[in-house]
Amino acid sequence: MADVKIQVNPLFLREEELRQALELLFFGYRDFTAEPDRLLAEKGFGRAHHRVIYFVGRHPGLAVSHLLGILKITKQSLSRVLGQLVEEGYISQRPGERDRRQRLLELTDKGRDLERQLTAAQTELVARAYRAAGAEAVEGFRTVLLGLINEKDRERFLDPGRGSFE
Amino acid sequence: MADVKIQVNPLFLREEELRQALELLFFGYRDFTAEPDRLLAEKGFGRAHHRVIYFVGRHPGLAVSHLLGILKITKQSLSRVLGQLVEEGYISQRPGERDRRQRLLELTDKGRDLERQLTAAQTELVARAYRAAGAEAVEGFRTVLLGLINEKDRERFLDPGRGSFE
DNA sequence: GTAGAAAAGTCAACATGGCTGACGTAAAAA
DNA sequence: TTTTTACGTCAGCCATGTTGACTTTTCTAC
Repeated sequence: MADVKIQVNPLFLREEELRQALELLFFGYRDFTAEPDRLLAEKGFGRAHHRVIYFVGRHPGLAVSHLLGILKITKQSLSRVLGQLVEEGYISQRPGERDRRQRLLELTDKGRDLERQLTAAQTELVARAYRAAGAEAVEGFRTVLLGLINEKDRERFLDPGRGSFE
Repeated sequence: MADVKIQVNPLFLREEELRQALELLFFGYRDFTAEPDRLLAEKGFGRAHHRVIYFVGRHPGLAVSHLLGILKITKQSLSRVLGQLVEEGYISQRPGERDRRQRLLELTDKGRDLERQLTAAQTELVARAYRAAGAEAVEGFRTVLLGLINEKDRERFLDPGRGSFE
């Protein structure tokens, strides 16, 4: 009976709370990508290049099909961006040993440089937010975000042992 | 002295932890927008239309310049999208009372319908993640995301009383 | 009351980065 | 040997961002 008071208009609160989450994600993501976007624009690149550079840096020797799986875009879309990065010497390709049809991707020194710049801009922002929020909040942040991710990709975070993308 | 042990390779852990955050944000945001994107595509709209519909729904009577401030895009970009939404009867315009130069924006019934569909898709995803994570994690999620947002916009979340965008 | 600033809109041109569809080549797998 | 797979390419379309220039209406300050 005493509980009833606490439940005053729970639908409104829930709705507000959830809408706030949508906005936090919108504004948060917008600002999260703002600084890399500026750095990339200087080099004539866009956000698509960033994603490629990031994941190739994170998984050296990544095959093209794996990268397509991560990004969930078409190979034609990827090829435009990847082609530029290879041409301009940010990414190198070599045939796979076990499967020579594959072109395994790696960052060159130049690519690694750019990757570090871009990642630094974002990690610094996140590090500030993490420090300000505290360890417990960080855990909560990770838990909730993980819950937004589709199950298949989620596994890679829960089981970081096998970092592969099929 | 005893602290030293705890600090074994703190740089590596920090780097990994921060990179994980970048990826959580990337995958989380990607999946967060996936369902609305599909709904919108059916109507020939895109994510830009979603943002306009969302913020007009959230702030009925919003002026165009305020919307531009929220979205941080040019008025030419907005005008294309907004023009379609007005033309197709999702959004209505009326002159401001105090300032008749303004065109205050509001959702029509049709617009409200679509807004509800889109928001429902996202709030359901977030609600699932919130339920699975628990109240404490939700607080942490909000705190960290808030920390990613630039100070000016952040105020609007901390002080929800005045929901205006100058 | 007039000058200037502000709110909104418009036209034009361009870039990025998604998409589909069709087709080609080399290598692996059946 | 046939079929499938990994990768690439050409061509064209669409959505959504940009800059720059210009107009109209209305408000504000002097």
